[in-house]
Amino acid sequence: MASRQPLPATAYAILGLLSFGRELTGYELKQWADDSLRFFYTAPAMSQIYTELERLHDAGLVLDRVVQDGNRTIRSYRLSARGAAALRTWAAETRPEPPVLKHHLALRLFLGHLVEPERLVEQVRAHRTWLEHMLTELADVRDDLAHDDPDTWRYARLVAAWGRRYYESEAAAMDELLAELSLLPVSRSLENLPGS
Amino acid sequence: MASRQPLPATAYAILGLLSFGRELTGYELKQWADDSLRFFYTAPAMSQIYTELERLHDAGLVLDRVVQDGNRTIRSYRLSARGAAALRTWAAETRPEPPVLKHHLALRLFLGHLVEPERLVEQVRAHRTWLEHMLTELADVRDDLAHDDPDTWRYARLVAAWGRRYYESEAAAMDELLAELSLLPVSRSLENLPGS
DNA sequence: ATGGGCATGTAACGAGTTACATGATTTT
DNA sequence: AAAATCATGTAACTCGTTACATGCCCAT
Repeated sequence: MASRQPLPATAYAILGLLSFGRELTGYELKQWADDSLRFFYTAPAMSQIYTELERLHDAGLVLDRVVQDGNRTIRSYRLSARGAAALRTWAAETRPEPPVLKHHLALRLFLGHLVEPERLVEQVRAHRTWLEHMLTELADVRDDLAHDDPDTWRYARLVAAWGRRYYESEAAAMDELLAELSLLPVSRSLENLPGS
Repeated sequence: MASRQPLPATAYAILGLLSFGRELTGYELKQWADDSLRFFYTAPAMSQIYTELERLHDAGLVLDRVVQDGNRTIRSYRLSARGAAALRTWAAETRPEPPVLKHHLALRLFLGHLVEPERLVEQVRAHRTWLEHMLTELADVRDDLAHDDPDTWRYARLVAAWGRRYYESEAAAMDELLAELSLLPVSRSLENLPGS
């Protein structure tokens, strides 16, 4: 029990996963986060999930059930009534913050004058490959969602569709970038830095 | 002097800004970060810029110059030869990490069953408005870049072009999302949560 | 019997934030 | 005279990570 203070976004993400109605262990939550949140939100580390679950439990927003499975202890969590209320209030009444983007490749591009153009091209291509990888994994998710209850996973499917567009657009942007980079005249700015 | 250990990405971002050759104060770096990094990388807080500058100075990667301007002290920083070398090594030899995305709106969409559809639509629309705002600000940046030395800002212009596509694609995705949301049958899942 | 997956947790740490505190200079 | 901008910095804190530590269960 206690503290109505605003929780970290990750706490709401975990409550959100629990709002699908299943009773889950920390381990299972981590797996699910890796299969869903990962694509549009960072999947929290295992240890943070446990930390967050404890906090949520202390606040009375989740209920736990301790199962003595032979010799080891397994704790499963489910949403409490208060947790569901807090979650709904959060979802309805707080406005989503703007997305947080740390685009390391864009930073490299911004600082393109630091490397030979071929290096940059390599890095853009590597990023492109990564995007393709994400797209195939997303496709797997979409396949799974197609098999399951259409009502429950309605919004998950919308996010998956959004994600597909998102990553595809990024991949197309990388292709355009590669075209633009190939047109760039040889830079002389490498020599303008201190120490050369 | 000291420590060849890997610096946080933000330190390299600051070194990167200094690699454009100007001598800058912490305050000026913050302003510039807000006008550039902001669009593809989080602009660090003022206090962190000072922290990072001190770290970089201790490591001998930047040189400072203390100007006694009347009564107050102003510290300007410029890249040292070692800093330039460290920066170039980083840019050429370490591969950029995948982008970090925390898309709060996507999380809300994923948890769409928690709110009335109209709420969701409002939030998507608000996000769309924010994207438009970012686009107009980016357009201002592009105008500025068009006036300045084309050689120096070559890569900055590429990033700005990338950013424009990025935010435009997001805006288009929001429009598609709104269309899809309007087709969605009324959900009954609001009633399936604990406590209702 | 060994390796991988299931399962839980702690400790140390680091990046980055907000809030606080101060004061000069410039513009209105 | 007041407000905005320039300018620097500290303190407290929190989110979140990696590394560590443990041990069960199941398949090969």
